[in-house]
Amino acid sequence: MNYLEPNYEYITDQARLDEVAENILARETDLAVDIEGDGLDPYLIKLLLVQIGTAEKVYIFNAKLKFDRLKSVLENPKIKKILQNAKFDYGVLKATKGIEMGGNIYDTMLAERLLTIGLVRENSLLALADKYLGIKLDKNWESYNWDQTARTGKMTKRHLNYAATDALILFPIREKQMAAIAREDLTRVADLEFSLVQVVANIELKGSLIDVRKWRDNLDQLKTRRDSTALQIQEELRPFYKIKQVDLFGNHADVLNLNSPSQVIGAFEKLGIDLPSTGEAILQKTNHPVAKLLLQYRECEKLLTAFGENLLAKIHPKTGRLHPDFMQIGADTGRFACSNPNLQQIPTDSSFRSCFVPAPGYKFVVADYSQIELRIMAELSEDPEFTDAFKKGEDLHTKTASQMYGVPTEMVDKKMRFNAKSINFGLMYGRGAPSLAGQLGISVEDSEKLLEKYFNTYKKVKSWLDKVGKEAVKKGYSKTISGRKRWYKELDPGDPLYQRMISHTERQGKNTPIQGSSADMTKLALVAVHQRLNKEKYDAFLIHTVHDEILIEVRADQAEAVHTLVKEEMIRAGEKLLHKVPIQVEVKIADAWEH
DNA sequence: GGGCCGAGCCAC
DNA sequence: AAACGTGGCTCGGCCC
Repeated sequence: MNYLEPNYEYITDQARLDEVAENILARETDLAVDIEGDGLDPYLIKLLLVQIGTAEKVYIFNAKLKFDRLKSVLENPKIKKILQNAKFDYGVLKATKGIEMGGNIYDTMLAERLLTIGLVRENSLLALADKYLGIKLDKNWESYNWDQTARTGKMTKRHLNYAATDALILFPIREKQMAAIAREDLTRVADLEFSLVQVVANIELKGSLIDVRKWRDNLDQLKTRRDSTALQIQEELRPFYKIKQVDLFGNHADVLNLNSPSQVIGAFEKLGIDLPSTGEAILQKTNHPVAKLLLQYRECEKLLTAFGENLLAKIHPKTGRLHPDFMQIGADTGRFACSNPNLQQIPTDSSFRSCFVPAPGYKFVVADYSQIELRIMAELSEDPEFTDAFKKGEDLHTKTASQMYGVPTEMVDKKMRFNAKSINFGLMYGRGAPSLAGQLGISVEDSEKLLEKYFNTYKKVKSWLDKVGKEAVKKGYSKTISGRKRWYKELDPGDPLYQRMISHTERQGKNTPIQGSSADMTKLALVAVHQRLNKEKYDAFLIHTVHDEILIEVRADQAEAVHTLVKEEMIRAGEKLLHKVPIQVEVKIADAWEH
């Protein structure tokens, strides 16, 4: 097959479209699907072409035609659709043509990500064509001038060729990927990711509503606080700066840029203080009013820049909502990542989160897994003490403290519990004694003693962590409960940083099965919840997920029913992965994003 | 004036 | 600053 000179038919005639659609529908064979448009935004794009390829021939449909017949082809769950980055095509087809590509999607991009996580991030069609077929695609998108094509409707042979090739090469790429997926035992997790595509696409399409006035009120308060703090700092420092800058209007210009670490170091030098860095930890220990003020300034400034007008600017002109980009396999552990804007890093402070609201007449159902990563660590390590605590529904941190300090649970005070909690969480990151000592404000020796006592109680936690850490280095990969893999690059023993890099891989090896299995679980739940909401025809939409949390916007009168449904499905998903430790899910009906 | 990188900091 | 896993955003500062 010559993929660069593909066999295609360009269809601009309605009768021919209907005829071809009927034929494909009758054959029920696998199809490659791709689209061309003049942009990337499903709500703004002008759809130009839809390519549907059988293994031998590509049909290119002009998007001006009526797609009713194609809709039944693309929505038929018996027909497998092969796409590169299916989320995009799904979103555009739904927004422009009302077509919801049913289940049975194969995504070459996600497949490639599963096969190479940790090694490379080359998932573009250009890279895949080169890797699997040795073909150099012409991906100079701009040179095709699709904008102009959209305006004039003039489709050149070069355009059609490009469009056909993109669809046709998906077949052989999938074939080679499938062999690797079977070889690496990734079938289960691949099926999960493929069934998740339409869920993620719908989350993005629906978007999140934000109360703009409330958001701005919050910003105004922060601005006031920031400005007065900045003024205080500048006044404190003024005596130490010889040159006072005054502008034409008589305003005193700032003597230093508070956002510049190097300038801040310089300012503290004038105060007779040498800072090793201007990070939070150092400033907290620095005994000078300017240090405290600077921390306060930083807090305001961070919130104002990262979560200020910039975020509001991303509200969509057509929908009036935020439509962030959810990267389905964003993190190497399998977790989602999110951007433009990243709604996974909105401050937990209710002054921010409460600005995310359901539309009038709707409610939120907010659900999250309780202590899921610790439960996973208990399950995987099979530690009897740890597992037992969850089975009995005990407060794990209090229990840990009681055992570490050798006192009955009633005698555990806040500090003891905090220390135990720090260890419980820290271990999942491969945390060591020096780091723990830093956080708890104790000596490294005392910190070592605490860890020793901890591991004396939870012996299997320690042996499991050590085991998976070492295995990551030895085998070159980690695995989650559902079989997801994360590979590690081979390290060079001659590298002066070799030991450090080994330690890093060990820590990743400890964390990845935990974090990755948690991602598996939330993804299973997302698929199950989405399918039930659809099947049972609720007026309800998944709109967000933050690692162990799920948000649904639901018509108010259905909130109770969806509350029950979500809890059921999240627990069911959890029980598919954990068998020795119970799952606990917190679900709430609310008028804003809160727990 | 754009690209890149590190510092710093928000989330889980 | 580094002692702890996974990300993204903004800034200063440097380069071309």
